[in-house]
Amino acid sequence: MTSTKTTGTATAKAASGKRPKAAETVADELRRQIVTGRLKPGDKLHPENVLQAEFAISRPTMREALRLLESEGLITISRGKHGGARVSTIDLGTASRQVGVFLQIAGTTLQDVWLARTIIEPPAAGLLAGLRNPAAFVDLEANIAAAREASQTDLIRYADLSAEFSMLITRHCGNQTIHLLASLIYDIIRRQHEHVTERTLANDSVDKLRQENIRSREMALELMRRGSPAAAESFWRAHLEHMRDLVLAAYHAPMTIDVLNQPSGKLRPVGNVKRQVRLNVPQ
Amino acid sequence: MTSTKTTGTATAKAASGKRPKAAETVADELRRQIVTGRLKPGDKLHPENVLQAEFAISRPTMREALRLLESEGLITISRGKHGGARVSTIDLGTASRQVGVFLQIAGTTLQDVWLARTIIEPPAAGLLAGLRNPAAFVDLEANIAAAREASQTDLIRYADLSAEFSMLITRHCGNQTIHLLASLIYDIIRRQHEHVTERTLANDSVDKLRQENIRSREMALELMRRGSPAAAESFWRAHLEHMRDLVLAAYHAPMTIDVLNQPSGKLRPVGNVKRQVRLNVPQ
DNA sequence: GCCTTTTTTATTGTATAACTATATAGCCCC
DNA sequence: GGGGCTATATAGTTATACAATAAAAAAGGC
Repeated sequence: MTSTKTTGTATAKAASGKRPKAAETVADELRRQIVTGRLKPGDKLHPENVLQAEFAISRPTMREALRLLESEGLITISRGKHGGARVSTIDLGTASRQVGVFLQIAGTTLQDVWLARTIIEPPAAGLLAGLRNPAAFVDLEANIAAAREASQTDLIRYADLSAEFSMLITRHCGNQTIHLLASLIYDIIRRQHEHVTERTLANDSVDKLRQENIRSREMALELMRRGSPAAAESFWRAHLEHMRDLVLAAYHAPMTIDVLNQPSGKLRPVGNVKRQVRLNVPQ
Repeated sequence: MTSTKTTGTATAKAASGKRPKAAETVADELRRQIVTGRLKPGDKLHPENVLQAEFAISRPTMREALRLLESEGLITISRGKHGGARVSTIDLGTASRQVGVFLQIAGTTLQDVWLARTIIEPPAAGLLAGLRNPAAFVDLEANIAAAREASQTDLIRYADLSAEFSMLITRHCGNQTIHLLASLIYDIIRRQHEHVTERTLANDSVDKLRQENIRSREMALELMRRGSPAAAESFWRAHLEHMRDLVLAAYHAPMTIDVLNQPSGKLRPVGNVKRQVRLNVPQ
């Protein structure tokens, strides 16, 4: 591909006086091609040796560049005969981890993050109510139905659906930025609550709470259907604040978030994480 | 479907069945030490050759790990006799760039980002009004005074101060998460407007607008001082929406953001960027 | 002929060793 | 004591070799 070494798109650090490193320059160029759509998800990049030649750099340096893009979630690399680097579909896992790292360094508490959630999500419900988008209401209704079903049969699935409801709201609210920010926050909260929800899942006394939650979602949906932004927003805010207080009551002291040292085992994904960000790629 | 996310301290990819790569494993370990405070900002890491030996890996692999941490903004590397890797002070430039990349891939428009800003920032003003934090009011007042001064002498500085006012609000609102999200958004907006503001700066007809803006900030500060969260919030929302409409009027068609192809030269920082995130590092 | 196993092969992962560039420190000369 | 040279520690880059992996292709057994 283009071996044009545009230094103009250099990284922040590179721009601020430092001599840009070869690996970063190359990563910048490839990133530009991905972001501008010149390389699309699924596209296979050339093998390392070809890329080396195109950019006229050595293999270790080329590999540093690829590792950077891989860590940003822009490409995935696999070994074997038909392996290599492919442009991956969008997934904000890496972005949320990065934001989480910042919050953790700043000593942010779980309370803090939850408060942010109760600030961001309700306006999204209001926006959605103003849109009157039938497709969104269908999705939300289906989610509620599935959640009611799962609340009696599969509590893990119920928890997933419960989480998905919020993401559906922000996803359909018509504002991608809000959706992304809400997803970042929710991702962090989810990682903290993982073990807690696992415990409370078995507790029968919370069944009443589940039914109450389902009713709240129905009510929220009803308000949005009716096209009452203000009502939908304030109702959803009240609901989230209620939930927040219940959840946070489990912790005696302020709990600083920890995005790295997670409970052993793999993290159960919430719904289809990749669908959390709607792609409006303008090609 | 299930894009299994981070497990333990391993990176996303490493967790999802793939064999973790040595460089990522090492980067994870160092990242953990930084995030948990075992390594503090300013601390010097061992030279590459020592780190190699400690982690028992080869130099190219060690360098991949360091490059990852460098790209995340966690360390800075310098050459020369007393060079090496140092833990850098917190700076969300890299996080905001990463988020920007996602938004750009999703084809997000500048309008979209501005709408998000008008949703997030006003509640912060409301929170601040409820806090009655004298120190915050002092900062805000000083900012307004400086801005009034600069509006007659140094328009570049005026623009910086104007931006800083918003960041001061979110920074003092008592919620670090909101502050971080607002900073991310503002960073993206700033990069888009860079050239536009440069143009309009010279235009004398906008001087009236500047004075009007200063009065709005005074009014907002007054409402916050008075301890009227609702009034402060709605006033600041109205102000931001007004600003947004004025700014967006400059573009005829929806403008998709572009975080990579920046106008040539270095990006002028807004205020002291590093101070945008208040550090409450425990201990 | 079809299924299983082995071999081949393209590709990434890691290691070793050398050489280059750069910034600091210290010395020397004046 | 100050300015310039040199030494040195450090990262930046290259070249090359070999190991690990996964898929395809070939071989073998029934």
